[in-house]
Order: sequence, then structure tokens, then C-alpha cells
Amino acid sequence: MADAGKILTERKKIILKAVVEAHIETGEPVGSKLLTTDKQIPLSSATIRNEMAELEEMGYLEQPHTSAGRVPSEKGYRFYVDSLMEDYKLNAGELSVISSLLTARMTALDKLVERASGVMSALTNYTGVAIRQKPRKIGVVMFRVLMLGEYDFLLVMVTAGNSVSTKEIRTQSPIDQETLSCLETTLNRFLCGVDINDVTLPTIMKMEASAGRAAPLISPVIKCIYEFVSEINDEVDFEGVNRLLEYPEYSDMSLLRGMLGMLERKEDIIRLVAEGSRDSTNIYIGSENRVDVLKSSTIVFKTVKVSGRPVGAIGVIGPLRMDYPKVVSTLEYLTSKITDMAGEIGMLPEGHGGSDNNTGEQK
Amino acid sequence: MADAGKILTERKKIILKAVVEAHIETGEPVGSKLLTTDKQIPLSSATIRNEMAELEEMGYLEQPHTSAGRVPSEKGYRFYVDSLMEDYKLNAGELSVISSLLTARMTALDKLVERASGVMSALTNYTGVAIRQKPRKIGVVMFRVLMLGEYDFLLVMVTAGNSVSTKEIRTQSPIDQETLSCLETTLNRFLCGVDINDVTLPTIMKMEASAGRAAPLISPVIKCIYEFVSEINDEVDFEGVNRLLEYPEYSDMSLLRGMLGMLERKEDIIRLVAEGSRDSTNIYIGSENRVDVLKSSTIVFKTVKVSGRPVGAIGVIGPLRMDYPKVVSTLEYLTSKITDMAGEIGMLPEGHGGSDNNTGEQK
DNA sequence: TTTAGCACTTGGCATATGCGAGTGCTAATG
DNA sequence: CATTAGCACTCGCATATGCCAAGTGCTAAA
Repeated sequence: MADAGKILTERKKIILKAVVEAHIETGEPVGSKLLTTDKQIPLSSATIRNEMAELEEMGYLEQPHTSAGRVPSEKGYRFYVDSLMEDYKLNAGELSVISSLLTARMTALDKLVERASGVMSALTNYTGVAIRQKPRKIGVVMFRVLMLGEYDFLLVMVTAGNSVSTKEIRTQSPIDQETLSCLETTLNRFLCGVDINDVTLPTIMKMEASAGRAAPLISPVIKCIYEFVSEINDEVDFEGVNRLLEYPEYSDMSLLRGMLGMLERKEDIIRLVAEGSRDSTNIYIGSENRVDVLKSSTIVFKTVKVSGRPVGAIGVIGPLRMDYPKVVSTLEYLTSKITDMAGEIGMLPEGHGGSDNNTGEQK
Repeated sequence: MADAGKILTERKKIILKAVVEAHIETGEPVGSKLLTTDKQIPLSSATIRNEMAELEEMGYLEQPHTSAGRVPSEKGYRFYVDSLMEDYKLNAGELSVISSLLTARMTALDKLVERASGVMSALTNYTGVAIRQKPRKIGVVMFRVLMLGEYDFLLVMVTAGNSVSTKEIRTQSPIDQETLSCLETTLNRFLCGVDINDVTLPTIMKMEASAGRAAPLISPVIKCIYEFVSEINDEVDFEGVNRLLEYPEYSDMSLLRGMLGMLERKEDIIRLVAEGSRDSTNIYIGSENRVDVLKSSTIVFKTVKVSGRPVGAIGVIGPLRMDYPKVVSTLEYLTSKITDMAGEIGMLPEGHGGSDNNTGEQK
């Protein structure tokens, strides 16, 4: 890729860039003449033809058939994305859409990320995707137990991210306040900050020993916690799937079926995002995607971090001929905004006036 | 509709039924000859032609164009559904799919309903839809308050359906246990069983008066409760959207876009289901749907009730030529199974052996 | 090295043609 | 009088044909 950059003459770069951009705009193969007129390249079409022929030989362009214009190959897109494209400047309208999303008092971070996918979709006209990642290992910082009824209590778990989750548990035999206090202290003593997967039988036995009257509750409660932890999966949402249909690339029914199926399955996307762990914007073009059904699409995404920790990712899925500059700019601006904003509401020990009360995440 | 039934001769009914069923099977217009051969009607094609011509005049059939076979009109489907169709018997394989869903230890009712849409989709090959309805007015039966930190407490609300919801609230000034107890008793005294929309300013003032040290918390907490209540929306999920693409009816791009857009919006579906309040199976054929984009589709759904209260609905969306008998049978069997099952886990005061603990709904 | 010119390729589109499925009508039949 | 056989007719669809425009590659001139 670095060497490829060396080999391309400046003029070839200009032409490649023009071809890519023209094709992104129109979706049609672009011919030599178009570049001299619309794209203002001060060369005759014949010269451009020669250059394009060489670019094709090098693998940056390809021809759908003889005597059609040229279309960028994946390699061409890749080179464009890596070396050629310029920053897109968001205009006032676009900026205002983003900030209106962010000022609409969003309480939970989850909602913020979810809505962000809608904004991405609306601004770029591709399918927006939002992933809310749950932390792999959940360190519960504090347990609380609350009696609800005679056979019924609520287990409250405050996890590392200062988010609160609860689980209602029913028992077979009646319980009382005192038993629950025992349970609470025992849970806190043994399980605080511990990954539930590390809890072994001896630990459980020790806990039961020191739980006193609450001993019979220990085992079921741990089972509950475990169930709860494994239940936590990353959540994925899409918005604007129908926008894909605008692009002739997706008029093929079988391709479309595959896409819709994948969007429903969600696992592929989760894996893909989990693997693409780069901090900066990730761009996977066509067959760079491991997932089969994405081999003729591009996916662009960026993880969202709040105070250093990744909490999710947002991005878009669209055709190969994606408006990369715009997508990248929008995405980066949006994620940085979210990071800023979430950071603010996250650390509010002292309020900043008004009777605002904030809500943490809630399962 | 009753009179229409009178007017149709027995023979016309047989023919109409055969046409509908043949068309559902093949998707093609059905001609007079086909009925004599495949559908074993002991009449010559000429006779059938005459009958079909009359059926067309009456509005039960229509011709895509002269010299094509006949296709059922919406009226034709409606009559078929109301009077003609016979029960479909689920076969062993189908029954086992359903019961395997139900035996897979599903803890929450929500999950059960959600998964049911997948089963519907898999068995019928249409798009499955699941709606989890939240009760319109939330009568909170009990409030509990749990201190989490110096500026942080958890509001626990047990609602009528014995389901528990929680909301984390942060405060501006430090709180202590005693203040929270005050808050709790005040909330319970004034707000139990009350629709939050009925809470007026005088009530709030009275509450503040009797809350003592917790007075400053009252107003923000009520705001929180209100926010929470209005936040509760019915949830809708779809499964097997891609299956729609199998039917040529949906090969029209603009139609498809509309569908996908609607499936994403979800509000239309919620409204539609909310209005179709019949207890039995609801079938909306084509333009019987108010929603524009569904005018060329059929939606079938049935509400799921647990101990008399509706908790959601499941159904399918598909083309007009839907396999109504199968859909209806599957749907009714599935919903009844869910009702049974949910009833069981809902009322477990005394366990039935083993160390099982059950989880109620959880927001 | 660039450009103008020209012959050539090819997909798309519009038109023409044949085929087959299915109809409606009429006349014959039980 | 209801039913049926026969037949001419109507369309949609698929295939074949011809033409056009866009675009190319190549060659020769500037």
C-alpha cells in the first residue's frame, strides 16, 4: 500500500480521485470524456483513456465490460480512502441536526447511542448502526437486597460503570428482613468486584457457612446472578434499512435477503465490531469484510468511549461507492460529541443548577 | 357479508375456495382448466368459466388482464377467511418446534413473546411480529426506596402486574437513610394505586407538607416517575423480514421501502394492534388496513393474555395470498400455549420441587 | 508526450414476431 | 335448461432483431 502510493504518478492520483468521486456521485461507470468536462481535468479524453488503461492494469479500476466507463475496484476505493480523500466540512444544517440530537435531554447513554445511529442514517443516507457494548466482565461493586413480599425480594447490583441493575427473585419459603440483611452482607463480603465466573464451589460453601439463616438463599441467588450476567449481550440496532433500497447495488433480491438476514441476526455485526478494535474510524471495504454477505458492501464504524472505556460503537453500512469523506467526518464529529456529553453527565457529583435529576442506565 | 353468503350458490363457493387455495399455493392467476385437473372439480372448464365470470361480476375475483386466469379480490379473501376455510392441522414437526420453544426455560414473559414471533415466522414463512404491551395506566402498588450512595438512590416501583421497575435517581444535595424513609412512606401514602396523570399540584403540596425532611425530594421524584411512566412504550419486534422477499408481491422496490420503513417506525403497528382489540384472531386484509403501506399486505395477529390481562400480541405480516388456515391455527395454538405457560410461572407461591427460583418481568 | 481521429465493441432500448394460456361466445348435447 | 365442446380472439411474455450511444484502443499527426 505504501509502495503503491509511490508508483502512482501525481496525475494518476488526480484521475483516480476524480473517477472515484464521480462514481460515488452517479453510481454509473465513468468515462474519459466526463472527466474532461465535469471534473475539469485539463487533459484530452485520449490521454485520460491511456492513464485509465494503466490504472486498470494496476488494479485500481475495472471495467464492467468493454466499452463501458471505468469503476473503482476495491483496491481503488481503499487507496482513495487511505491517501486521496479530503475532509468533508459539515455544513450548518448538518451540525444543527447533530446538536439537536444531543440537546434533547437524553437521560441514558444507551438511548443516546441508539439515537445516534438514526442521525448517522439521516445525514448520510445509508443504514445507521448502533452497538451498545456491555462490559465483558461485570464487576459488581455493591449488592443491595430489598424485600418486596413474603416470597419476593429484589436484588440490586451496582456495577463498575456505576450503573444499576436489578433482578427480582422469588423464593420457595417465606423470608424476613433479617435473613435478607444476612444475605446482603454476605454477598458484599464475598462477591464485590469479583468476576462471577471465578466463583468456585469452595467459595459458595464458605459463603453459605457465614451466611447464617440466609444460607439456603446463597446458591439460588448466585445462580441468578450468573444467569443475569450471561444474559447481558451487546445490543445492536439499525436505522434506515430502507435507505439501502435507493442504491441500485441492492436491487438484487438474493443479496438483499442476505443483508436483511444478517441485520436480523446481529451476531455478525457484533463480532465484526468487536474485532475491529482500532480507536480511530474503521473502514471495511467489500471483501475486506469476513462476513460473506457484506462482501459487496462497506461498513464504517467508530467506537464510542466514555472516560476511556468503550461503551459502544456507531457507524453506517452502505454500498462500496459510499461518500467516504462525508461519512467519516460525520462519524467522527458525532462520536466526539457523544463522548464529551456522556462524560459530562457521567460525573455529576454536584449539580449544575436546576432541579435536574439524572438516571443511570437501567437494564 | 351475511347476504353475500346467501347469494353464493354452493357450487360458487366450491369454485371460489378452489381458486383462493390454488392462488395461495402458486401465486399465479388460476385458470379454469387448472381447477378441473388439479383441484378435481367435476365440471368442464367452460362451466367453470361461466361461474368465474359471475364471481368476478360479484366482486370476489378479478382478472389482472383479459385472458389471464382469475385472482381473488380482497372481498374474495375476506369471504374465504370468514366462511370457507377449514382448520389446518398442525403436524408433528410443527408442534415440536412450538413446544421446544416453550420448554427452553424462558424466564421472562417478555422473552417468551419475543421468541414466539420467531417461531411464527419460521413455521409460516412470513414475517413474524411480536408486541409487548405495557399497561396503559400504571398503578404502582408499592414504592420502595434504596440508598445507593451519598447522592444516589434507587426508586423501586412494584406495579399492578406484580412486575418490578426501578429507576436510579441522583440528587444535588447529600441524603441520608432517614430522609429516604420519609420519602418512602410519603410516596406509599399518596401515590399507591394512583394514576400518575391524576396527580395534581395540590396533591404534591400536601405530600411535601407531610414529607418532612424529604420534602425537597418530592417534586423531582414525581417528575421522575412521570418521565418513567411516559417512557414506557410498547415494544415491537420483527423476525424474518427477509422472508417477505420470497414473495414476488414484494419485488416492487417502492413497496418494499415502505414496508421496511414502517417496520422500523413501529408506531403504525402498535396503533393497529391497539385498535384491533378483539380477543379472537384479527385478520386485516389489504385495504382493510388503515396504514397505507399495508394496503397490499395482510396482517394477522392475536393478543396474548395472561390471567385475563393482555400482555402483548403476536402475529405475522405477509402477502394477501397468505396461507390463512395454517397461520390462524399456528397462531391460536401458540398463543394458547403461551397463556397456559405464563399462567403457571406467574402464580408460584409454593415451589414445585427443585431449587428453582423464578424471575418476574424486569424493565 | 499529447492529442485528434477513427474503427470497433457492447449493452440497452425499442420494435417486431411467435407462442401459449386463457377467455367469452355460440351452438350442440343430454 | 344446465352443461359442454369448439373456436376465434386477446394479451402478456419471451425471444429475436436492429439500431444507437457511449466509450474504448489504436494509430498517426502535432
